[in-house]
Amino acid sequence: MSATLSATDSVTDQTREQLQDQNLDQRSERFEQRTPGCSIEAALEIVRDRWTILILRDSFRGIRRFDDLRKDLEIPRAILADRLRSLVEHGVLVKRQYQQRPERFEYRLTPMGMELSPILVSLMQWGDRWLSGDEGPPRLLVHEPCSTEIDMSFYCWTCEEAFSPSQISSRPGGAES
Amino acid sequence: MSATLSATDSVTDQTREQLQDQNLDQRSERFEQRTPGCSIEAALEIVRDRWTILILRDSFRGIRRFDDLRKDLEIPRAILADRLRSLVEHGVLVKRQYQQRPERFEYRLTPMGMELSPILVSLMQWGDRWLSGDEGPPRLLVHEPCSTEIDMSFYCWTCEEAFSPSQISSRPGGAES
DNA sequence: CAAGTTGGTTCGTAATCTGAACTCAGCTAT
DNA sequence: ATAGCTGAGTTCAGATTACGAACCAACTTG
Repeated sequence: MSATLSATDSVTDQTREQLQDQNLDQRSERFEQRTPGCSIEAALEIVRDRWTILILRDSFRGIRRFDDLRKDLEIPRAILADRLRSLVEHGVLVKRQYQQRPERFEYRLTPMGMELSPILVSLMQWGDRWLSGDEGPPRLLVHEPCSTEIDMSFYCWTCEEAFSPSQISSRPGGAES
Repeated sequence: MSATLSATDSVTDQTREQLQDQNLDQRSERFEQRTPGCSIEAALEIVRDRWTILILRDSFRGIRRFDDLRKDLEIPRAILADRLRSLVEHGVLVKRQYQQRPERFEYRLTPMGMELSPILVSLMQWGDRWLSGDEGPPRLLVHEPCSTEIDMSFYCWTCEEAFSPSQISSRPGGAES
């Protein structure tokens, strides 16, 4: 209730299975052949633009219906419809009927969608740090059970220390479990 | 050398001071008045689109020159020029002359820019997990000194445990140190 | 002095976005 | 029963952006 980036219970196990299949299909249709081997590029194909990200932000906030999204974001209807379609096709959201007779639908995050949260959180924290005025960040995120503030800096479990982005390096990865 | 998301030494202390001022100016000019109180929206004003993010990815990889960026991304010149201008204006990159007579410039990440890395890393890890084929992620990121793989899941220092996005909640924040 | 490199700008066209109006199904109050 | 409302879209014309190709400028190299 008090949550802005809230719990948003996800999706049933039935739909979860459907999603797995769906994802596999799309991988072969849209990616496998033309992904240039960069996961950032692949992710950007789905997280397309500003509107898409704002829709996802609202989804995390618990806004689920077409008209609520439209009002909150002041997004043109056509674009909202298009982005929702795209997110559903990619398996990030599911379209669910929440009442029949007037048929009405809502859009919910799938597990795949829920896992986009680190992207939103790091966008928010960067904005907090570098763009918020002198009164500090507009909202802060906490671990619900204990109210500890979340920070997304890098931590190494081997060295047991936080480290800066300059200590990141990369290696090819191809075969794994 | 082996690094893709590499060390990329940032910027001198002189320029660092200039940047601080620069940022303050822009905050008052462009944001303070019209930021709708959401740091995600504010961040998206700078991290505008696909191209911007790909330019940043390449910057982390150590690609610094106009033509190298253009060749690597296959981005139209006009757009590259525009995005670089915008990133410099916002203080994410600095334009530095690396030789005079032919005047030549390079674009480097500022500290503000370096701190965008969690966004890129979480985009990459989401792509790795949900979009990479059966041979697994194309590349993986490690903590350079010890080669431990990086993962960006949430961890609570009070509860001493990792937790899922569903346990995130938010509180208003306004006055702080 | 011709060609090449780097870092752009300037076009005309193509694709996208946008806001306003329209649809359609069912509900609600008179 | 009919006028009006709600939710979830679609359609369409005009404004913005994106794109690719050509051009420019300042030097360097052959």
